[in-house]
Amino acid sequence: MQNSFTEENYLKIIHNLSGRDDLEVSTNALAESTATRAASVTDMLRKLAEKGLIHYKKYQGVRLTEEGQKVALKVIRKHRLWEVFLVEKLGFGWDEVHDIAEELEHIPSDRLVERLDAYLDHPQFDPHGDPIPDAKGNMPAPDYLKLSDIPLGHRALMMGVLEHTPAFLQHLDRSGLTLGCEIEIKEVNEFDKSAQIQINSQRTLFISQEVSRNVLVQRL
Amino acid sequence: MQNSFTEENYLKIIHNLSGRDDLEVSTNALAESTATRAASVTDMLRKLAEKGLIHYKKYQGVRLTEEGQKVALKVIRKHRLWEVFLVEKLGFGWDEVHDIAEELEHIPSDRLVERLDAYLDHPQFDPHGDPIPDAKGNMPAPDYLKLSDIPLGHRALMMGVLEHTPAFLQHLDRSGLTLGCEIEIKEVNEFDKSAQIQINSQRTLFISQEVSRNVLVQRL
DNA sequence: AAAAAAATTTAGGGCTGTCTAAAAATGTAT
DNA sequence: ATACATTTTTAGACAGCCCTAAATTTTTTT
Repeated sequence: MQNSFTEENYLKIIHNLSGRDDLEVSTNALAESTATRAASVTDMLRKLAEKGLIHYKKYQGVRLTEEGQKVALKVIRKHRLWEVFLVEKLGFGWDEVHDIAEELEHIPSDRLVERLDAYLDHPQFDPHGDPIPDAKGNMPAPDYLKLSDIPLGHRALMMGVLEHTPAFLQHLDRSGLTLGCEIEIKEVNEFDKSAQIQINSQRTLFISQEVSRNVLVQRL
Repeated sequence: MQNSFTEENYLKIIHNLSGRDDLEVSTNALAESTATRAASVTDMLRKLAEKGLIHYKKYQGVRLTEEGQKVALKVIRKHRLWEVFLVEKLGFGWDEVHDIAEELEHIPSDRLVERLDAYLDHPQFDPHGDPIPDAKGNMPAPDYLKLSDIPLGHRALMMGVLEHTPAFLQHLDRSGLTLGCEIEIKEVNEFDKSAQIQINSQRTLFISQEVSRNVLVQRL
């Protein structure tokens, strides 16, 4: 039996919300992420449980089964590959691709995904730095730090973002913060944790804590 | 108001069935093409008529309105552009792309379509030789002939196909009949209209009338 | 530990797009 | 022109996915 567009979305969102530690996901969290009401979520959870895609006991939150995990990772793989395509081949900005990939991720053909992957040269990361699961569902879990955790005076490479909204990504663009850039922490203001940083040993920039908590880096 | 996946399919199919002369399309023909029952078609027709996308009077068949035509051509444009992408960029065979394009054609973003079109260098024809409508909905109506209408001894260029089934396209592949090849009619058998033809002034080939009636050519 | 608050589920319903069975309209043939 | 056949529409129903309102369970507070 095929999973519907909607079912795939639930599985993907459950995966994203349960994080690396496979935490239980609450009905309300799902209602928020799916932009539906809690009652609707309950209906869907019953259905996904019947299909063996999630572990679900009433009032107790959900976790993906192995099978559900597989489906979720496949959807995430497709989403991220399409994002690479949109940015690398069609020239979209990283702030423009999420909604389109949200549609493309549900196109079913396995052969399509594998050919797209090959066409893109088997990318490991999407345009936001998120890792792309391979065809077997293995996804590396990079141990990046938040920029806000880098101590004063130290340097780091920008590897990803936690926040994916167009507004945030556009703000990074305007600030010159792009994946791969080198960042040195020049100064941190105690009262609001805003910081002065230097990018690629060139221009310096003030950023709020809100920004530095949503930028992922690797220490140098 | 957005048109659903299903509505778009009906409009596309009505367009294809009504042909260049804008003939009326019957409920039964639609039921066959959509693989649903006539009763379901009637429901949908009422809905499309209410939206102003088709002209519909009970028991009288349907035609697209100008608005419906626009929507249909947009879907056809997307379908054919995606087919070009799948063949030219991802290396699919022309016999493999129909079903995948059937899904991709409903991805909504206008910007996506226009960027895809540019990325593919504004192709005029899809991998089966069908013309691709431009962004404004203009579609050239090439006046190709059927190969079966080319007289004995004359030559023609293969420009398209009428039949799009994988089986037929694979048969053409095995026969060496590809778009752009030059065909000369060497012999026609009266009793079954099968023919002997020569391809690119090289090898000769026997083809049935079934084949020659489904191959589109331009006389030389 | 009882009361209040929050989270979750159930009950009942709507909309879309499908179905079957039956009725109505149209077309065809004698 | 009447009877038969075909096409199309109506009536009534159902599954998927969503909703609101009310009931229930769990969690938090006092």
